Amino acid sequence: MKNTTRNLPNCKQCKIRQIGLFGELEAIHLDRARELRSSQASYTSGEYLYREGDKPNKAYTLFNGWVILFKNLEDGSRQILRFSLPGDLLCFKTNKTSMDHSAIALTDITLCTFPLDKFKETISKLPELSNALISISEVTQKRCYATLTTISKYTAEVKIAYLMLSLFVRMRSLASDDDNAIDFPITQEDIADALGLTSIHVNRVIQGLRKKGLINCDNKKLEIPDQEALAKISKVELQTLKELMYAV
Amino acid sequence: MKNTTRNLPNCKQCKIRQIGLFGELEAIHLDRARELRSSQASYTSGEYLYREGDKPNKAYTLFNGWVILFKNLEDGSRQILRFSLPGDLLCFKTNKTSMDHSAIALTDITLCTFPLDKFKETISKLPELSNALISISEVTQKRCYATLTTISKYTAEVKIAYLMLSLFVRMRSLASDDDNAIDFPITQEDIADALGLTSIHVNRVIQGLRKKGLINCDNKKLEIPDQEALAKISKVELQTLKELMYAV
DNA sequence: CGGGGAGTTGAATGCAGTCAACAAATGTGG
DNA sequence: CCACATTTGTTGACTGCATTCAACTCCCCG
Repeated sequence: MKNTTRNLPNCKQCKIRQIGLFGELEAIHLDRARELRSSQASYTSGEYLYREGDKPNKAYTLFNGWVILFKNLEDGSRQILRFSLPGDLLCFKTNKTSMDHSAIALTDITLCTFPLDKFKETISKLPELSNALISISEVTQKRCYATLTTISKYTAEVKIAYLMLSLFVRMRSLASDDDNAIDFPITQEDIADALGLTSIHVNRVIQGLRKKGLINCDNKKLEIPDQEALAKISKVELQTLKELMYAV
Repeated sequence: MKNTTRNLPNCKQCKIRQIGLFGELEAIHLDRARELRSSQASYTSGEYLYREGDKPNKAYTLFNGWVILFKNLEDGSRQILRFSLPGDLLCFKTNKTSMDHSAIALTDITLCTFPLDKFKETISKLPELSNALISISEVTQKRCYATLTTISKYTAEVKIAYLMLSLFVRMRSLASDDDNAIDFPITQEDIADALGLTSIHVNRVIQGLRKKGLINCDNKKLEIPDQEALAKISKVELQTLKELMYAV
């Protein structure tokens, strides 16, 4: 990890602001909210941001790159809780509680960091920040429930289709162009660890989806020619999914 | 649903206060926070509190009884997201967003209700409320991740043991006596719907747990003679689970 | 050019689902 | 209070999705 504390970019010009922590804050509040921020930090692929049991005193906004949040299980495997994309708030918590999961950079990443102890006082001066935080945790909770539902009830094909489509939709919402492909830096084993499957079975199912022409993935790229078709496999309404993934 | 608006009990004397919405608030703040509350309400077993897609303008604290939160699935089945116990905050959200799940009273229940539009202004006057809300959503999120992990990775026996032990531990933390049995008003089908199993398989596994002497359940009561033994089956540390279930 | 991670394939096993029937408990109306 | 209906719980046989284990290929990186 190397810090690049100086020359902090201006939040007003930040490309991902509207989907980040301050997305709900009006521009007039930004200057005060920005006081929260202390620095930017970079991590390289594979580095831990924090570990289960840690009590970090900073929160982060992911500026670019992918991060996985996961729990280590007793048998040595891991459960990926979610894939974190640019704009996500990470590691925000009430002071002194310890993390229930770990976080690793999947790619090289840049983070904006915010000392946790400043949040309390900033909320006193700026109650809108409280609303922004509550709104973010609401969306995170909804996504978690949606994931829980998919993992609980459906076959491997549905789970994999849902995960791929969700990530695709969110990545598309972050981009300004109108491509129908995204960077997709995760392995089949990552997918397996997120969905409670084996990488072998994930492989077989992905081949099936490829043969049906529903996805093209290789070279760390994912292309979905027909989102509606994949939504049907995923047992979700595409529109509902988009609302869930665009939010915040 | 019948309202019993008058003669609201005093929050200071509320038996479940320390585990409810205001558990984190100091007594000196209670009077102001209590202004949030508008009324108490009662529902009978089987009644809906709200439905997926609704935009209720009230939040609730469950005063007594059990509630299930669930999503309806396209095939007519349902995914139970969580069992809500006394002290839980229900239906708290930013105004104007719609619910992603429904809620039904599993037993006859009593709720304290709070108009959502009052939260915003109360937070301005009482920033401590913001911390309480953030703290609650943090715990809810952690429990959801724990559930996700259990459902994703483990066999039916582990899932069922985990669910039963979690509910047992939380119910015990709400009681003042030192019994080792709890009211357990849920059916095997409820368990199945919460864990993504069939009620038939739940039945077989429960019989197995009974034969091993790990649980006694009948007549809407659950008894766990040896919590450590069941924790071992559940693949969790009993202490960790207790911290997660006691919180808030 | 060699090593390691990621992806691919096949065969055998096993956990949980499905279908069908029945038993026990609970609730309802006459 | 009994007769009946409904819900909840129980049992058995068969099926199928996903795992396990093992071997092998491909590709990237040093």
